[in-house]
Amino acid sequence: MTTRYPFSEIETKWQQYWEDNKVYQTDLSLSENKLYHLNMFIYPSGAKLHTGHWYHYGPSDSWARYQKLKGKNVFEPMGYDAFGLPAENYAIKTGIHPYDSTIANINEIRKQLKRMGCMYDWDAELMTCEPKYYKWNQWLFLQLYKKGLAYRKNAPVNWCPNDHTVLANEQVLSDGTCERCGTSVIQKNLTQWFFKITEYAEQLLEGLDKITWPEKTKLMQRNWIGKSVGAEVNFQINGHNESIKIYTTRPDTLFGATYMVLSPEHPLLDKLTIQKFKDEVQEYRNSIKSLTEIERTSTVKEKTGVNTGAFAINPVNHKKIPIWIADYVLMTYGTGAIMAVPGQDERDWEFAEKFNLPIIRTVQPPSDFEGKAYLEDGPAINSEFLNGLYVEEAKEKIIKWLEKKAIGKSKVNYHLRDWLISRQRYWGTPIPIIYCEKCGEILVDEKDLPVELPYDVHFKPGGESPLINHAKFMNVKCPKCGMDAKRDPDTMDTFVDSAWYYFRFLNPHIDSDPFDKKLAEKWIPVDMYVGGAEHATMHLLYARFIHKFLRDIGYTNSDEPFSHLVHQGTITNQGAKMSKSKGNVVNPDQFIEKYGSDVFRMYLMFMGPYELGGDWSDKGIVGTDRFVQRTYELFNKFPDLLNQVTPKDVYELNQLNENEKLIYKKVNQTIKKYDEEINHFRFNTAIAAMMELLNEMKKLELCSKEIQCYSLKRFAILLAPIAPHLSEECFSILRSKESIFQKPFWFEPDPIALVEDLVSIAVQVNGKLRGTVEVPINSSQNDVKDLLLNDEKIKKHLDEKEIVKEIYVPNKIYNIVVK
RNA sequence: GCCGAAGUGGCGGAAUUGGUAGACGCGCUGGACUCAAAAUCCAGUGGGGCUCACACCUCGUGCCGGUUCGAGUCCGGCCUUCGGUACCA
Repeated sequence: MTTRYPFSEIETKWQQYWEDNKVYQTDLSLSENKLYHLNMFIYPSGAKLHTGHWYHYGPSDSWARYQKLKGKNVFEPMGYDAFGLPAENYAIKTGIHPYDSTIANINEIRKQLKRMGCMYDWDAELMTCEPKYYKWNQWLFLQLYKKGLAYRKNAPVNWCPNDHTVLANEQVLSDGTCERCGTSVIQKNLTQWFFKITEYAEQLLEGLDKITWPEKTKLMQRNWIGKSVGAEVNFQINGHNESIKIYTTRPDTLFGATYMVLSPEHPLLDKLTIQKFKDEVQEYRNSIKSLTEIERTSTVKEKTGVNTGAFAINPVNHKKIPIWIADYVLMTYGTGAIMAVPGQDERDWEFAEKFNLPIIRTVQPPSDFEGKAYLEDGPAINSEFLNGLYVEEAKEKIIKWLEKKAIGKSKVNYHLRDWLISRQRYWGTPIPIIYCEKCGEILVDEKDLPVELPYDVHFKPGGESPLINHAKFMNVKCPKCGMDAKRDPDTMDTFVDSAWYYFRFLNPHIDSDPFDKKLAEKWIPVDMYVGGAEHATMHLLYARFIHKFLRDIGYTNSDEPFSHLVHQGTITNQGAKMSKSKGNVVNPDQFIEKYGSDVFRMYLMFMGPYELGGDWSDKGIVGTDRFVQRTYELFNKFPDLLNQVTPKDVYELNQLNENEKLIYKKVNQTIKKYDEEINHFRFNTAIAAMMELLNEMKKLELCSKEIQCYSLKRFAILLAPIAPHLSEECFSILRSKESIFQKPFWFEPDPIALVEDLVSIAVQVNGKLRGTVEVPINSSQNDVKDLLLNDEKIKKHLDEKEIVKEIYVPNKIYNIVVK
């Protein structure tokens, strides 16, 4: 018998061949057929590659290889998202410098990646912790600053007491914990750097219509941006010259506004609170302070609030309405003040009920309506000139009225907040700002970039950025006046690094620009981007924002960074997400050693739909191993064929014997099926089709050499994307002189072979299957009927019954309805 | 609470626009090979009934109902699981 497939030797051999011959080096000057295939790069957080990484990168590479075979000039780079907290926390614990541990990890990961056998262009490798990379983060910061899109402000921010740093809103989970470490986040007032992503809110929303992304992801971004259309209305305060501006999406309900609520942080509060209410107001404000944002905004919490004693004037009917404060009104959205319309708003209804405030309905609910606040459409009531109008018409009319009287105007709001980018940590990009007592906040000059991150710092548990205590780094001369000044001790969020890295891959060594603009013109946008769904509202939103900004300053001609996006599913272990801290990480190395990289890759692809992921189990891996063994055996039975025969591209079916015909058809059917499946990332069904073909190949010994060669050539090519090493070996067993990927090619199926001449038609009586009949394809109804009436099994169900109706779907089904 | 996705054999999972449910693989059962085992190969494998057997009957895609000649697929109402979100006026 043949020996087992010596995967270790063969995989090493081909990896060496690919590297020696630079098979996967992309010629970026040829952009005609370009396909930029990008995977979200690796975050080398201390752990090595685990099964989840494999699940992401392996199948994704198979898709890229398939595209290469189909004639695309594929660029598939890989790099390292090398800055970040884990390396620094590791340093605090062990004393090993983040730079050293990160480089060591990267070296290990690179080895593992090479063993996977992906077609990465290693000349394009990059890591974000190198000065030649992060220099351009600083450059980006300067450009944003110059356009007024990077600014510093004092604001309540999310602070993680464990990581000792602030977090962007997106990095706080819905249960109020830190996205990275799971600690409960608290609120602090701090002065921090922000990027003005809100400036692009509308464009970020509109751009979603132009890209082919999972609908789910686009919906998450839409919700995160959270556009709402409404109006701002000014309410005069009784007895003051001041007025309060409120925001509402329901200006049509103005006549139902029976009180007003301000955020406890509202700036006018001190001024308008009536003396005898002041103590209570102050007490309430103090009680709010100790609450976290999460506690304050919990929907299960009962409404609280206090009266200010002041009154506002409802501008439509000049009624005096009381002004309250309540923590459910947030200073950070809209104007920090609302008109309360309990008749049409559940929260306001709840509040009004609790504090005995008046309720007026201004939309007529249907007669059978039993709820409290009515939010649906209906005719306006109790609203004078709006009465009878439905919501949309009423809105239009009242806004016109408000604008004419200069009391209000239509207004659009977004939930999206500006991106908080400063971090009180060491292992990141230094912020290129100098503070001078005389000149204030000064930008580092572009020619002085990069502001290098010093190596010799001390890591102490307990918090402050190590940079603060690094005198040599901190103390500089002001670039403007030359006086003593200090650097900004903070570093940037690592999402800044990943917001533009796809540009840099095109030439990671360029020194004159952040990236090669000429190449970017041809190669950007990324054609296919593959990565985890957890980045839906963070990385994927930031990258789109930075892309649009780069476009606006003339650095790219495209609107969106990633035209197609696919999310691989998550591989869990016993239901839990794999993580080093949980200790449930499945190490792929043991499987590579036992079965080889092709088997492991194929198994991951065969497990189920790529977008779904699933719980890890190695139970089925022997199945793909058997497939690989049998394939290797098969090719070894027919060595040297390419030297012996030259098969034709197409064969006439009637010149083939029965076995040849069956094989020929199956080969071509498989090409078609496989092509469709893999093109849509349906690797599991593509592999199933290959397995079916392999089963059929048993008949190969009964075929001519030409058909043998014809079939095996095609089999090897189909194998190439999903088991690249095995495929190369199989092709060389046939005595091919070159690597498949050196001169990529693909076979189109012979359309004649795809047509079946006989079809089996399901015969139903009253919708129940009672038999099948074999007929030539496209048989007429009468022919089929003649046949089935001669079928004993079927006839039995028709005896002594009256046929009421017959349905015939050609080549599929014949249903007879009887009484 | 709201938004989104998904529930199919012992297991992972297949099923164009409604048209033969369970492809492919794992596991299991039986057989071949072997001194024996492993590996490999061949055959069978949704549940229940009936039969010596072939056949046949019947029930089956989370639950209840509907549309249809025909529903895993469409519609209405639930249940469960998983993601996202959290009083955004």
